[in-house]
Amino acid sequence: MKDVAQRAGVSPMTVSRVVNGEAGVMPETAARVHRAIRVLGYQRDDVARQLRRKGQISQTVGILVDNVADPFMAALASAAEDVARQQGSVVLIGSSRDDLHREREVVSAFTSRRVDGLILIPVSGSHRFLRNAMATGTRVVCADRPAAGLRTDAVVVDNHGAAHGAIAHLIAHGHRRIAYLGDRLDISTIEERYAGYLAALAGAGIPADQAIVRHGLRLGADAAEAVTGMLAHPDPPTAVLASNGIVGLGVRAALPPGTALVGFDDFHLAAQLDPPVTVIAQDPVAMGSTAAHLLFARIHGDGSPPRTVVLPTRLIARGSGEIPGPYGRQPLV
Amino acid sequence: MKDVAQRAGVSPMTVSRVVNGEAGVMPETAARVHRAIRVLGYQRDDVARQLRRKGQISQTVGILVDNVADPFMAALASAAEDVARQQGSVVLIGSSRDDLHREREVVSAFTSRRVDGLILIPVSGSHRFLRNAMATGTRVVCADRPAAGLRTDAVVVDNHGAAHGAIAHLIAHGHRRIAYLGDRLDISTIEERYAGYLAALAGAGIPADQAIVRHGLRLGADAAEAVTGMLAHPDPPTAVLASNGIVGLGVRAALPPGTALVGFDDFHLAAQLDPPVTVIAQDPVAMGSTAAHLLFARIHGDGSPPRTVVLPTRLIARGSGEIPGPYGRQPLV
DNA sequence: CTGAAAGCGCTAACAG
DNA sequence: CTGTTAGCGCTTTCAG
Repeated sequence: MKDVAQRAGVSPMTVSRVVNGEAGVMPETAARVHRAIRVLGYQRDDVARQLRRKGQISQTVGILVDNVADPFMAALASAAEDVARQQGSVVLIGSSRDDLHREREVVSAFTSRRVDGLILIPVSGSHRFLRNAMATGTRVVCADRPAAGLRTDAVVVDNHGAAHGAIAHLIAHGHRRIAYLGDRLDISTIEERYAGYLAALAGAGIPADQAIVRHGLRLGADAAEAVTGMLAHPDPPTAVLASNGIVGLGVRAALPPGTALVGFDDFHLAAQLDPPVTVIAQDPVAMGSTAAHLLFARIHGDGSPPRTVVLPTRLIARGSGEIPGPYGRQPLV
Repeated sequence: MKDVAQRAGVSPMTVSRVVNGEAGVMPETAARVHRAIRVLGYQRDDVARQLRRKGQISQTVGILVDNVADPFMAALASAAEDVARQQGSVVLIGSSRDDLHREREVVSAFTSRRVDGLILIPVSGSHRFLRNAMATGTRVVCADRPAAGLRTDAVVVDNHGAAHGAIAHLIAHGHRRIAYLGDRLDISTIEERYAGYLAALAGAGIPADQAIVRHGLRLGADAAEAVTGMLAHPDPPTAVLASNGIVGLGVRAALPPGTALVGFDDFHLAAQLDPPVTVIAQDPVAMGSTAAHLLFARIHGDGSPPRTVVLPTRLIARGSGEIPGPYGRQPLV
């Protein structure tokens, strides 16, 4: 910058003004500065800039997902990145891999770089450690699920209601023996979905049977094995609810035709399988962009109490969830 | 930091040493400092640190993909992020959306934040503008395709050979009338694939016919429409090569059974469709981690001439590419 | 409209 | 083993 100033015959302060497009520099002076910048290939150093401009925003936000490679998270992150770009900010990204310790490390690496805010898909466990960062001005918005032990904005869906609706849908199509196959119950979204499953059964007067309930499924293969085991039961399920995408795919691969299936999370080609798969779809793009908009509102000074935005889900009936059960069509509960 | 020093009864320099885990501080002094850090909730300011430590690495790298939401790119970025984390670096991510202007903006936002290096999926067009950044120490590694006008490390696949192999495969299964459906020809990987297609036909003495060649397909629907048009031709193709994943999916949706299909890029559920889809698979995880390893080698001082790493592709025969053609089984060309 | 002085929080280099 | 001094590149503040 000093070099540019010298070459343009002005002070560094004038260069600064030109670089940042501030008003009140004579057009001719500005032109001289621009020329010097071009010749010398000067680029503003945002690290030094940030240091001096204390309290101002750094135009950097962090996104912490559990796994960037997961299509849902990738879509969410991409939507958030779009908003950030519109706002002139860049995005630091990290994967927690469902590990609180790792999440904490990444958050710390982000905050020490003075991010203005964080979009967080929180893993399970207490997030008290974020209090410090929030107290010192880092804004936090949670997506997909709220962070335990922390009051923040959050963008979620009604998991309980969505699961309840899916079970009601299966009951209406004549099923009463409905299995639940699920991921780890300590993930709050999964817990809510399971609770919705139980509530819907209870509401219809159908007893829950642990023989056709499985938790902790992480891999498609595990889910396939679990459902195969259930089908060997003397009183096998005629329909299955899968708690999320991975489990749904695993179940589908092992499911004989004639058994109904509704799964959480839509996926590419769901409509092209045989039978086409009925799913409860979320909108990751809406989730990411909503979270980002909330975050930037906070960064720009919104000091209202934390909000929770509940995004809608859609039951997309494609066939697998409409396979008739043994009790015939029922009125919707 | 001054506050911590005061509270621990030491100088800021000692705090710095403790914070950075440098040797040569009395354990007892260090303990006092640690206590003060905990009480005050102090966290190192990496912005100030970076400013002072000029010439040292910032432990920040940038990844620029065309679209984070694309599963191939998401897998690549995720693998690169893993490597970065092992190296103690954080990752800035951005999407170019195939727009050179936007790519340039994002690169500039990254370099002004002093990234140590960049993993780049370059869009088409000249990348001379990166010369400056490279001259001032920013390392650049390209993935998927090289950057025009720039000598950098690159991690690619043999697109020409892979397309050639796919066509040879179709010819060996009795096809001679083979259509090509492709994305924009100005994308270098796509151009290479098309060249491989032409070369394989020429090698087998089959004339290329522009009536069954289409370029510039960006959407699945466009690809579907294009292939439908070709099938209405008086001499319709008996087999199709799709230049990439999107095109392949579009083609598949519109293709009558009996027409063979080989597509670039593997996808989830390819094996579960009917017929299962034969693809030329790349390994995005290997590409991302190889690119990251090359990048960090450069960051750590590797000054050898730029290298291009060619990763293997695999033709995964699942059925759609083995549908027999009218000429019966042929020896492989 | 432009410039001079000071300092953001940290660490390199050098003393003790 | 610990401290002092200086300065990274920029911008805030105040003066012309």
